[in-house]
Amino acid sequence: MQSIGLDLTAAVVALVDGNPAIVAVPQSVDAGKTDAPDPALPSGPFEPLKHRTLELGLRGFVEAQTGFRLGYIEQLYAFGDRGRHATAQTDTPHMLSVGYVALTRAYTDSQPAQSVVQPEPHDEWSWQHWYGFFPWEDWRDGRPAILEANLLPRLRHWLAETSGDEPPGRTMSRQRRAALAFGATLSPTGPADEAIWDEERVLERYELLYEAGLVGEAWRDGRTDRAHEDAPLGRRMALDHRRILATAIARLRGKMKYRPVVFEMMPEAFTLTDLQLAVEAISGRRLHKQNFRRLVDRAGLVEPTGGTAVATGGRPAALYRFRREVTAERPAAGLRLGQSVVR
Amino acid sequence: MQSIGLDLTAAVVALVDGNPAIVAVPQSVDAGKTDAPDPALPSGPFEPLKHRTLELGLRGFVEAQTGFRLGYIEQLYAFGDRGRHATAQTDTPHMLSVGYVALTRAYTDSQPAQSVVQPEPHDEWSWQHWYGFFPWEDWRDGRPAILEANLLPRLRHWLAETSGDEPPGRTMSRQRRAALAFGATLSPTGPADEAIWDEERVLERYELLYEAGLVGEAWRDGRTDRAHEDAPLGRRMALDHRRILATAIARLRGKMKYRPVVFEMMPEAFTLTDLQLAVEAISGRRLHKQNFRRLVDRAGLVEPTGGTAVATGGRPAALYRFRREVTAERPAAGLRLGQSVVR
DNA sequence: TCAAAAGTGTTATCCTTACACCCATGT
DNA sequence: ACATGGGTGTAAGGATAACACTTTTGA
Repeated sequence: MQSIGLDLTAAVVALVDGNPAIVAVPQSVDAGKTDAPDPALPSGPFEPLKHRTLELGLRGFVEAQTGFRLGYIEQLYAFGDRGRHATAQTDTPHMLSVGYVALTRAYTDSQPAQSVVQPEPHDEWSWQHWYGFFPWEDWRDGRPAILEANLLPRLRHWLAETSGDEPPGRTMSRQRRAALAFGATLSPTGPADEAIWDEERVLERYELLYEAGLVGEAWRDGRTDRAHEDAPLGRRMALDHRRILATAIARLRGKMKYRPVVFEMMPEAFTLTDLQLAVEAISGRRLHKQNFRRLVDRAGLVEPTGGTAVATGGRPAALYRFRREVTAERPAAGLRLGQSVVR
Repeated sequence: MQSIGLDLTAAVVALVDGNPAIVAVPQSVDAGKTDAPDPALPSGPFEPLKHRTLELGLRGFVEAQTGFRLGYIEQLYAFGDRGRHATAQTDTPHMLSVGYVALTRAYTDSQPAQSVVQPEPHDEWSWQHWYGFFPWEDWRDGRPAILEANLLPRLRHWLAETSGDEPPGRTMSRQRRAALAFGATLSPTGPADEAIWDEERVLERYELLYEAGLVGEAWRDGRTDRAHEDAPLGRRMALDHRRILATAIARLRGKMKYRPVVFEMMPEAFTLTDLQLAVEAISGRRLHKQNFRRLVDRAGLVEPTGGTAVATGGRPAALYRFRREVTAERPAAGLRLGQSVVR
């Protein structure tokens, strides 16, 4: 039996100044490259003799590398494609990585430090807004300009150029997959391919861009020619970490709708607007204020603390806290964002 | 860096005579035990030099061991708890397993063989109804008798006996977890803990029974005393395979509601009653005929073939086929089993 | 007094839920 | 004719979606 190495990797997510952000560390040294180091997620090799479980191993790495003692953790996926993980030049020994998403609270200027376990600066780490890595995923200010101006034209060009030499074993054509993922007409001829932008298809979109050679990782991994090297889409990350982050975003956006996970990132007390901004930040969409509030209170997710927030230019808002009981009460307590809620 | 072994394991699911069944093979030989061999899922060690991806490795194992050439495959989880995978006596080298669920069609007496890829009897394998491993999960004939007669009393007994010595690091008490998982009052004192049976919590239920030492794997793994050895709940499986199967059932029951996965197990043409029986078999619940039909056609999941089925004692039913287009049309095309559909 | 943000109210429409009833076939 | 399972219709209630409007603060 062959033995393999296994990396445990975590996307540690918090809200920093109203934006979702992840903990980034400098790329692990063993890569030994001369290029500027790509930001990496906290990770490390699983050692069965040292770590009792995968999760405990992961918690250990994150605490050692950043000082964070994690709370909510969820396994995402075991990634094993050789070509994607190993770089072309180094024949790395580890071929497999198990990705996790962790949710936490972050200390920011607008949030009091109380009840936030702020890690000691044990090692170098920093918050990085996740939309820096996925600019096309942030629809809070409307459809991102990058789509029409840059991403979609290049994607269309690639589809047209490579139509015909599809890799086998796929159920759908590239054309169709792309139209579905980006909610846009992508065939030069095709008319009514019109679909909607599904904010949960983060991974599908990233994988297509990787296939098309439009993200930095593609040519770094030696997958495609360097034609697009001068204009990569979004910031690059080490190894397959951007793929893990894409999976984390997709999972969070979906899970939020049927489990009350947002509250893992909220302070003890918050206003309904804070909560809405948090949900908007994660889902990347703007929501409808009135209907959002109705949704939240009908779901019984929060209860008033009695206090009010200091006003930030208008009428002071009532403070609420998460009702922990809902987890037991309802089978599916989350923020079902229907048509009425999404603007 | 330490190296580890990795097992790829698949729960290959089909409908056999109206019941969900999995492909079972004899337990892999290397266990070398004298006991009667437990049924196992097809699996094998991942070898990075031989297999290009995890999924391709898995497909290889399944085809070699059973002859099945798989279609739909989905990764479930990477299981790594040491104590659970390794048995007490053998210090097995593989500590990690990645579980998958695969859906396929089965040839049965009532289904014509056409369009069913029936594997050659390449090696020994057999269909095993999954409710043999999880008798408490089949609610099609009402609440299973085993719950009140056997399972719940023993679970209550265990909760009462061990209350106080909870393992740390849990968010919820055992009491609460059990009440939530089994939808029943479990505290001897407690009153209104009454919840509903959530058919998706298959894994939570199995894990609790494992903790309580009520399933055969628990004492085989040396986890609990052999007090309950004479009366295990459900059939035992090799290694952690029953846990993987529990995960597969849970995932299927959930996924069915927002993606049209049932059709992977249906023949080309089927009646609406066939479809309903299939959904009932997977979800383990009886459904409401009229509303189920309305649900299916409003969702646009099927279209009539024009043909009719041979009558089985009543009016002949119209035949339908799956409308593959829905995958592209709707973001969430599945059988949202609301209150009206579940009886 | 005015801008800014919080918070409340209302209405049409569609979907959910729970019924009852009719239809086509084999024996 | 009648049992058996297939198939249709409809009405009440609740959730969804899209409005407009009032209230409370700071500057």
